[in-house]
Amino acid sequence: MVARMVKASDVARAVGTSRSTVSRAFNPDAYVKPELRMQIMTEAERMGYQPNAFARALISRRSPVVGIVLHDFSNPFHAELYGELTRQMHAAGLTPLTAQLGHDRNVADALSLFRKYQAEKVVLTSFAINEDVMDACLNSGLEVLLLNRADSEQRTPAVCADLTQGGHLAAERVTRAGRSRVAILDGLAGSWTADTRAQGYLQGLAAHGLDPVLRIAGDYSYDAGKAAAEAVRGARADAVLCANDLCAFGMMDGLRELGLSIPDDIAIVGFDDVPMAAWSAYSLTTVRLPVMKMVSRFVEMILGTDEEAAAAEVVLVPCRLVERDTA
Amino acid sequence: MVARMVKASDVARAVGTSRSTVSRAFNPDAYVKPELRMQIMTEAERMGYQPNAFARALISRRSPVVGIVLHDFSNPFHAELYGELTRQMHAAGLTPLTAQLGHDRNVADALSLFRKYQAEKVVLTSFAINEDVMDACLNSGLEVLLLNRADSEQRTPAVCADLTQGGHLAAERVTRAGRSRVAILDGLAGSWTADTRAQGYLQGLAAHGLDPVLRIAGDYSYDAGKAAAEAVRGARADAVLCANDLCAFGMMDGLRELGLSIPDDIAIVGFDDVPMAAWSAYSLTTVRLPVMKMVSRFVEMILGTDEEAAAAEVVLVPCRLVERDTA
DNA sequence: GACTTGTCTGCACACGTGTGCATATAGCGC
DNA sequence: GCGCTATATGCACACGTGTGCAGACAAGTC
Repeated sequence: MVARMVKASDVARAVGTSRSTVSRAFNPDAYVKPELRMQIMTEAERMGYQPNAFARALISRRSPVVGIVLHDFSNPFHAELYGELTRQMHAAGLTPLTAQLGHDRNVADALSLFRKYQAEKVVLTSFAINEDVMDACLNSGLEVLLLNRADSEQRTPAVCADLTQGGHLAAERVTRAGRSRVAILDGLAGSWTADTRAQGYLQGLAAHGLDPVLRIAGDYSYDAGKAAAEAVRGARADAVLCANDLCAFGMMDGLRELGLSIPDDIAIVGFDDVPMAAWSAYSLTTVRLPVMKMVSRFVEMILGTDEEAAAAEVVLVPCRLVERDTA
Repeated sequence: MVARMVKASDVARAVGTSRSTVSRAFNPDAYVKPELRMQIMTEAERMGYQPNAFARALISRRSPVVGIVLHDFSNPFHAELYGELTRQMHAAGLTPLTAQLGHDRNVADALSLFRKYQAEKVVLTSFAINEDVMDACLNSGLEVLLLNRADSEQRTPAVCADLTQGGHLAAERVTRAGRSRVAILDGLAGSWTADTRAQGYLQGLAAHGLDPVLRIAGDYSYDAGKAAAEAVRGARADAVLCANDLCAFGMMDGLRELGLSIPDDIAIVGFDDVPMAAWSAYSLTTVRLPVMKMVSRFVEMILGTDEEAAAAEVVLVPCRLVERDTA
């Protein structure tokens, strides 16, 4: 702050009014004569004045800062979700403050950061955030909000894609195409996301009288998908429902290395619809999560303007199937 | 802030000292009797006290906030760079405040956000940020710092991978393997990054007495790479040096669809070393940018502790070649 | 006129913290 | 004793803004 910042009193002097009135001009609910407000705003614009967020937060005792706990950006879907989330939060007047958990999952640094900025709410969005992290947040008095995951004990509100319905779509897709030996590549064991999605897969198969011929534990990674290919071939499966696109890519590469042809020998369905799913090397049929819609509902939940969210513990937003060449 | 926050005076009362001393306990340079400071810190820890960042910024007139202008997260390399940048900034006591430019490249919203938080410095890191954005930042009195790009007019300091040297490595790799008909797939026309990298390619080829058989304009995207495949085959090139991994993937998919085999018919080298480059579908030989090193130098530059950076206008950090199966 | 209501503006206090200044003590040299 | 320095602590002011309160003015109702 080497160059002195313009403050409200400067604008007030320039316009010929009091600092209070300038302050009120920036508060939509306050009484200010319309033409005077207009004059203040144009002068503020000209002088490059913006109300000091620090002073504002201090005196009003209300922080615009919302904490976001993240694990990493390596999953393109997480990156997309994060980008849309921060974009819409800014548009709503909130200030996202992101804390990345290192490999050690040390959440203490994140919590003290949030406390410094007087954040009341914290967003957890990665599946990699485990129960311990959530407990730590709850214990420290923060209100926890979940995006794209939910709490099995329903302790906190959440907005989530309807993974069961999405799983249903994926299962429908392969069964309708006549596949009967369906394998499931699961997500991280014990995570709500993985369990809920798998439930959709099972229901979708059961609707056609099928059981999976194989279920493989995974962790949403490319490597997990690739490692599972051998077992899938061993089970003579003719379709694989994958927990996300990333492990679907691994599965495809693994199967192709084993000499199988997709989708002739075996069909693959992913989950998320990351940009790479559209690449011709994969051209993956996958379940698209409604990122924009999820985030807009979520921001309403943060602001407390979504009465449906206040009633329901978990808001579900439907998915849709994107049909490409692998199933 | 529904639950009242603990403040310094609460800690002071609990310990039996003055609020000033508590404040000084949190300032490493101030005189506080060691045992008393210890006592204060443990009590603060117990009560969950953290100094209010807003009050601190207000009174000290120094904002820890540094603006970051971003375009999007769709490029995995940008996501990685951003993740490392924010991690290290937090560790250095800075608070990154990210503003995403929308499709319209409207920078006014970002600037007013930065002003609200009294940011003095702003980081530009995406090649998608054009000259207009930089001019707007400079005109608004912000100090601009560039990461992984530089200003051709050297108006602002920058930390950048040594793209010329990296390009040199890539060119060396294919020429030493006996390739003589080398094509270049460029990055976004006119961007410093693209020009500098291309210079390395050309120098590396010239060192072996070669000129490129073809240069194709690109924009760092998968689609651009794929679209360029036909022209590459038409030129009967036996190697392609690509501006980044993303367009290298597109190039590979395009060439394979045309029936060419990699690397038997044609060698491919990428740039960035994103995680997908290691996937077996691509197994891309590429130039690895030293993300951690770049960021640590960059954070030193922000803090003003890197005297070499103060001297040199542009800090270059060397790249290295990651040898896989495509070249 | 008297009273109410709505609109508009200024004064003055408060938010939680950093820090200059004054003061106190201890140690050391003379 | 005095003087100097280093260490340690408290007092009190200041940062820029939101907002309660009081007051002013206009318009309307009785």
